[in-house]
Amino acid sequence: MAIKLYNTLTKQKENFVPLNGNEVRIYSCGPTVYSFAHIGNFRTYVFVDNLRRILEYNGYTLKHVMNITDVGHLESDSDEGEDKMEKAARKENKSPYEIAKFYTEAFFKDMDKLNIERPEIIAKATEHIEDMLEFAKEIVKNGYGYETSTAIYFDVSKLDKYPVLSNRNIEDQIAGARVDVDPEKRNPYDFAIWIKAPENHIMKWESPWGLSYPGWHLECSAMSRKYLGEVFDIHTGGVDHIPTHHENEIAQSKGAFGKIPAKTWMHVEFLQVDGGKMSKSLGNVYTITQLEEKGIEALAYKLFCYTAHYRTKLNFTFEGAMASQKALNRLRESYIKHLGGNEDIDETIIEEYKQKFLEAVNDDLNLPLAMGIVWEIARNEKKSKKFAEVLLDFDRILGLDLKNSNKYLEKNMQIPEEIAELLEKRKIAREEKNWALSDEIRDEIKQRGYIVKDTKDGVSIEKI
RNA sequence: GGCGAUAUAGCCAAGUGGUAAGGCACGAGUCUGCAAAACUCUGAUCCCCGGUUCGAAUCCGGGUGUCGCCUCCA
Repeated sequence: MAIKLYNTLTKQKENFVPLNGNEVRIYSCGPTVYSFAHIGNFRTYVFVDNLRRILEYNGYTLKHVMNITDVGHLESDSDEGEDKMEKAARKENKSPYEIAKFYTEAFFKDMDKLNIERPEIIAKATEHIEDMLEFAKEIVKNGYGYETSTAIYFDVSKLDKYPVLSNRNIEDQIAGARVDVDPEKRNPYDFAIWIKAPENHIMKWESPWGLSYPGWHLECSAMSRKYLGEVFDIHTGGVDHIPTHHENEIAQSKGAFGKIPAKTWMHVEFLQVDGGKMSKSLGNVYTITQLEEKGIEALAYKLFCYTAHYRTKLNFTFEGAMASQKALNRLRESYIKHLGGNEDIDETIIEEYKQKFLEAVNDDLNLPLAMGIVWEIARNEKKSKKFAEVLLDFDRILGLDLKNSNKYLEKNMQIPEEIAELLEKRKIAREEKNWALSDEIRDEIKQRGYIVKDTKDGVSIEKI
């Protein structure tokens, strides 16, 4: 079945065909590791995970690169302000490298909690300085770069077309622009490919232009070419990358070797919070850890992402996240029930579900629609191992770790001895129909952190 | 000022021409000594006005609202 993907470059859904046989080459813009990644960042990585898994499900092999930005990302995309890494280092009184190490580890901890597959190649900017320098030299050699007192700039007026991803009209934009234009720039939209390091800058390297460091956009251009070749299949990122970062990446590749580096460009819409943007000033920038503190698992957040299509804004609220946590537990319970079921299900019904599911995910990752099918199966009144198998099969794409449902539901947890004794006492009280004592013990157990439920199959207990 | 999205039940949202998926919440019920859980059932004609069509949430025009980008940010 054909996979259809929306391409920002052509503004339409296209049938996906790899450029090179069965292998799909993907480049994903990764985190700038100057701080903890937030749930908005992770919406994008959940999307990338879905994309990976869908391609794999369809039988493709992957060569997927994600970068770790640990140098060169300035506070402003218009080449102003400090390097984010240096700023964070100063603030925390550590070296930029220590900062990078710490937040990179934190990032992958969260990625693991979200059960997100690792890209085949993870590339750090600081380990590719030579590749970037080479790339910058090519751009300059081809006549697309020029030197000012502070940096080497890319001359966008030399391009056949700029921009190509967005519809900005440059002249109109300038009128309303809120930043002062560097008088040394030839064109307002020229951007720095290499930056001369100020005296106190820690991260700097030798170059034809003295001690200096790379501009932010250069790492993606250089590292994608190094690992994936000049032109690869898919480039991913957030919608905010469209007007500047990806536009400039394309400019750089055109400057170095005359081609747009990726065939398909995919962008994830923003996660909003309480109907508006997420911003530090509003205090609504949440991390996975903060969600966990409120009783929302990382995987529940992942499921939450599946309520909306990746190209629409998704409104995050704690109410909504709690709803997904509840739904996730029900999905796990449904899976376990099916696992213990013995109904026989006609093979054609199974195939029909699989077909519908695949159609949904292959249609530009329509996860919300796909989830409708998942629930139809999960809630099916007939309990069957076959349905459990189908759910597990779908989980190859959903990545919710359904296989370990039992573990998450703590069905096999160890109960402390004192609690076990209380349960025994309560059992006797119930047999004697001493309801007052029974309820008293239930309260007692609750005070010690456990909830007692009398189900049809006996007493169940779970941690608060 | 420029560019671009979007408007579907209480909330999160699928659906792009043929009489509205799904999740959560609410309500009702089954079960239970009670509670909880679980399970079942129940709800919208799709922002407003006009047009095209046999037929529109879905296309076109005009409003109104909201949001985003052009600073930082996935």
